[in-house]
Amino acid sequence: MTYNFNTIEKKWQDYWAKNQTFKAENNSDKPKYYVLDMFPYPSGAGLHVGHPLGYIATDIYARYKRHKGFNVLHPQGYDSFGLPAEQYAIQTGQHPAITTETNIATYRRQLDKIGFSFDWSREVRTSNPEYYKWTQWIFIQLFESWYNYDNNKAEPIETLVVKFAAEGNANINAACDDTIEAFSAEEWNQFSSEKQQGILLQYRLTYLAETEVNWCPALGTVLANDEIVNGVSERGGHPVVRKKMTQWSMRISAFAERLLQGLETIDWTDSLKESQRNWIGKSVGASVTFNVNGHDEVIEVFTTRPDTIFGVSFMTLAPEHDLVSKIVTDDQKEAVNNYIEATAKRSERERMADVKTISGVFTGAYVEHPFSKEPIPIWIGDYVLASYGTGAVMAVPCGDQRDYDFAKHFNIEIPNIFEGVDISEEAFADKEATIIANSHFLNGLNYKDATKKVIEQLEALGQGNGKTNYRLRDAVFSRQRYWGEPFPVYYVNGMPQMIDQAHLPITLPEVEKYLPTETGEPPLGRADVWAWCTETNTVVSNGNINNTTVFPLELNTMPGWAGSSWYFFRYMEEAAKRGEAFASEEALKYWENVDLYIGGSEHATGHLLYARFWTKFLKDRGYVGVEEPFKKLINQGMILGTSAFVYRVEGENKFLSKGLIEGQKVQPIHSDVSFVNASDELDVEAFKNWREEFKDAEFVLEDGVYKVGREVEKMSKSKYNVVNPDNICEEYGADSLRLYEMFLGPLEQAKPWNTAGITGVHGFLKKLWKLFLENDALKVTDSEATKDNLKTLHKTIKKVEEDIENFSFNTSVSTFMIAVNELTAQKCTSKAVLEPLLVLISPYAPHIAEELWSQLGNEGSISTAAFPVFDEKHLVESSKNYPISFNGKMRFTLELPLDMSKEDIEKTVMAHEKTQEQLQGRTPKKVIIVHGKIVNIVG
RNA sequence: GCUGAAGUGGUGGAAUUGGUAGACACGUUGGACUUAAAAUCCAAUGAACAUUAGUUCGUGCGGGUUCAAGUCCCGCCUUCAGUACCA
Repeated sequence: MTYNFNTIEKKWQDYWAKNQTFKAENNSDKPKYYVLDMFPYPSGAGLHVGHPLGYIATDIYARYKRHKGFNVLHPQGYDSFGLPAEQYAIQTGQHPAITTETNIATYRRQLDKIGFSFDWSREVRTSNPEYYKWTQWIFIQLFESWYNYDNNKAEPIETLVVKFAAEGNANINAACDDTIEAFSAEEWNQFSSEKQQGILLQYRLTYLAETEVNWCPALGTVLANDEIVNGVSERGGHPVVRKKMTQWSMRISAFAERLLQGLETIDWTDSLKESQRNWIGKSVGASVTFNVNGHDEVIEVFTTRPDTIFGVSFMTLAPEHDLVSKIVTDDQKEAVNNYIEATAKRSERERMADVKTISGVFTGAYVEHPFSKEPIPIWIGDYVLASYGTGAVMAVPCGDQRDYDFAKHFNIEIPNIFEGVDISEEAFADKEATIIANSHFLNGLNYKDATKKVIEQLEALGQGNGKTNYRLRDAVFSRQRYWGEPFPVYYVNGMPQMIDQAHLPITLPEVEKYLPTETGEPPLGRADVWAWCTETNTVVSNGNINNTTVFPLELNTMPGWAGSSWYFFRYMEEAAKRGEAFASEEALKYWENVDLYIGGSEHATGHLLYARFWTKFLKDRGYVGVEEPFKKLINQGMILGTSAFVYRVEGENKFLSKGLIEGQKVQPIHSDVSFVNASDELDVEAFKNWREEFKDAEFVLEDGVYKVGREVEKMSKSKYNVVNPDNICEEYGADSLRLYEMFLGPLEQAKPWNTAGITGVHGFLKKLWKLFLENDALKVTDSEATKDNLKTLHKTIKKVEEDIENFSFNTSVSTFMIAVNELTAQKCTSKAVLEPLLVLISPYAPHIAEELWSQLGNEGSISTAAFPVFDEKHLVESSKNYPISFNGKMRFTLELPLDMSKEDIEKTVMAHEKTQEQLQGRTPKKVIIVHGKIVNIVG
């Protein structure tokens, strides 16, 4: 029997499925290990060879951990709500649930072919009502919570109500909206229930707020910042405008400091932690209020340099700032309005693109400097962003380059408050080298002391205090879409009410069309049965709405990140026990969190931040036991496509082979990569038959063949460089695919796919097979292993184990090749060597390993066989082939015993004829001998 | 601009603590087997020079440290990814 991979792979995939080989146990004496892939969205296009890269890596690790005696949880499921299925529904009218089902079936079929050791019994789908019941449940918990900064914890809203009733809100240290009115306990107790609810909504961890959002008219939806690329929607490329809307928001900003600090405790790459740090954007400084002259208004600013307060020579407000219209003088009104109008017209993109153009207008109004009491002019300028800080800046041109440029441009005074610094050319922003001057009580102080002192003085005046600001904004949680989780919310007099958790899930209603309504309401506005009856606690027809017992339901749905922010906890529970809770306490306690998480870096500031946020929240409320969801995280690099090009002579239907194009006017055209062989030769007939326009084309060959050009690009349909894993499995087998994906290069690095190279790993598997079987006969015997056999085996064990622990899977594939090459050369037939070798290989190439394992007479699966133990004694050498270098250049090698002393090595080397030949009579200045490593002769 | 990652043969890449640069593969060339092809096996393969022995150069560029640098230090260049006027 030859290596018939198709038969073998099918056989073992069926065996694993039938025997539930990879089912994880929730009760086990073994230590637990939880390996997770980032949640896939089942797209209609199916998998290409880039997708399984991370899955293969986690699968190898999961299988390795099983060999090492761990109880491994390695689940898979689908993030199955999402826009593509909805877009397809809009176009075709097909219900997104059906599209999703079909796509999942395709995904599953493709995944199964690759031989993953997933525990499919724990599969989850975010669009399944049994799953989103608990997404809705978590939403309710967020609504019923507030964030207490005194103990840095999310607490039940009842504890806040108790505080309000007892002491009002003056001393409450909570995460809340900026526009909170102060009230006493007496006032609170006299407020109407509606007013109380309105106030509480300003404190809840999920709340309704009027927010300026990115509205996409074409999609009829709001997009998050990370869903917009270059000012247009990421999916579809439609234009996006700013608009105010009432939206559900998540108070993630309350957790900013913990999200930042938590990074210190987890094993993620520095680049990933850095991007989360930047995203959170902590800056420490002070809040300062300036009184507006002749008005009862104040301008609050945030500054990281309160020490430079005497350098303020103007204020800048964002054009959108609320105060602008109130304070502008009659003289300046026209200019200001014109400017505001002009900036509003410019898209965000334009504003971003031209950073260099300085623009702004004087409002005519002044503030009073808190210390000098001098008047300071108030300007507006679009370099100040309404969405950061307070939307206002105290401009210190001598210490900030943007303020400096603005001042220069408008001829505003630039007072110098730094000792011994020249600011005639540019601003001076170096905190460390700062000594303050011309600043009254701050003179002579450094940055640190001046900052401390000025904050004291500001506090004494009641015009400021030390403050920490975060860039992290609260996250908008409403989507104007159909294919997402419905909110468990109905409205009484415009106030949102939670549906009791006993009545969950609230399932998606049917609609006849998946578009927004004609009046601009979300698609759920088209549902006829979408009202909540508080008597029967059911969803009823809209006709019954009377606003006394039957109320309208929320029309928005939740965003994609809702379901993916907690799915890793759902996998911990066995499918049969998922009815009672999102996961049982025992299951959560046993599995704790994800030990290894692998996925793409595109989730750095979206999913990975939200999932950490929800985990912290659930921990505070006592629902889970861990502060962080993912202990170790690795980003896999993208697999790129190797596109093929043919060259058409301009204006003719004639194609020149790659070597003939120099000096010719040719147009490169993508050819489908399947028409090209490993030697870059085009199958001209296949290409001609590809499209009508090429049918009669003329091909100019070189050396009898047509050579294509190659270029590395992103793998995509439009570039005709997509390679489908199904075809690879057909032709070479899943084991070859798995090995080759790993062999391509380091996991975290981007690398091009080139199918031609797969013959290398495929040939390796054939050689491995031949080591065990020849002409159907088992070659393996009980013969004693030779010293060389054992040496090969043990150096392989050592290297492979180190490689897996370091996620260096590419180098272990080479190690296997070397081992098999050596054992073949040694004509090894010893079971004592070949059987452990199979266990080493089985995480990488599980099908062939299972087959040979059973051919050796073993019962059951190889997957839980113990990992071979490395024994140093087989690698002990008695001699070393020393490289002998002269002035650092290796000239020859010399085999010497390892126990030879340095003196004897020197003597032997010096006496050697080749040494004398190299020295040509010179006497070396120095001879360096590093024992067991190298000899270097200097001179 | 900032942050992060990376630059090594024709190609993917290896070199784990500074110690024989190019492991392992692909491709290419030559050979064996075959009517032929495929498959398989053997040999060569960084560049230049040299009949051979061998010599010189060589890890993006320029310096430096060291007996010894792909690896460490300083200064640049290029590519990729993320982010974007953050006060």
